[in-house]
Amino acid sequence: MVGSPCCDEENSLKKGRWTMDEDVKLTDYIRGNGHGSWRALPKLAGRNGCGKSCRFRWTNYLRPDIKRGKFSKEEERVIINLHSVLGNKWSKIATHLPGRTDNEIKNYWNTHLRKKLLHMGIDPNTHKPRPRTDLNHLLDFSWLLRAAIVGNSNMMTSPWDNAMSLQAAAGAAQLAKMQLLQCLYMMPVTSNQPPPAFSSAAVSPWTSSTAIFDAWEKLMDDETSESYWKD
DNA sequence: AACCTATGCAACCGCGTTAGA
DNA sequence: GTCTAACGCGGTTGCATAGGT
Repeated sequence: MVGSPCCDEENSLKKGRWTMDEDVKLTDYIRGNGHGSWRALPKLAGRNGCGKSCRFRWTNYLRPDIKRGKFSKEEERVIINLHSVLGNKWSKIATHLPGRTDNEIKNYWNTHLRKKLLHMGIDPNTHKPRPRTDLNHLLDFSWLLRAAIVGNSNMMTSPWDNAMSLQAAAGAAQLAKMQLLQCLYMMPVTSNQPPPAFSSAAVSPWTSSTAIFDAWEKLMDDETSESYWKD
């Protein structure tokens, strides 16, 4: 199948960010006339650009029912849950989140949620615990070990040593919690019991990346959590 | 203050699907 | 049934900006 030729034949194709003026023109036109044919729309709406671009701008930013702003915890949970069931079907996922567009969800997933799951030790593609092949946890442990040694020794004389041992204790507790969560998470996954069937409407209880996400959110629901993600 | 790097988000591109001639 | 134009989706790119050096 040949890809859409769209309006590439036009050398004067307008690309790049939309200006306020162009947004107003496009919005006014669609409100007054409907979009009709997207291909014909650019000239009619006053932007000498691609119909695809107009459609994209309208469906993702100008539509009146678009909800802008930060995703709520509940929305995050829904996205993770649906992603574990549907995969990268962003438009399908978007139908469960009124006011959110597939593009917005996709971007949010790639920039925030993926990282969160990786930090939790969950593979964002399979939603299963991933084997830790990276060395970060070893670095974590070596740092904690060193700090713990300092903390337990009688040589802890400086305020720095004291602060470090306190941080180490907090870090060790956090790591222990993570490991506990991962163990709990892995138990049903690694058992011989087959996962129960589930309908697409009712999200599976076996999509437990959301369960661990919930537990994680509870644990990390303090001011340190925000900085933790930004390493 | 200037430069570099990382991050987030808006936008584009290519391909599959659909509808209609 | 076939062909083609148009639409819609998902992956990717590129720009703006914040933060770090």
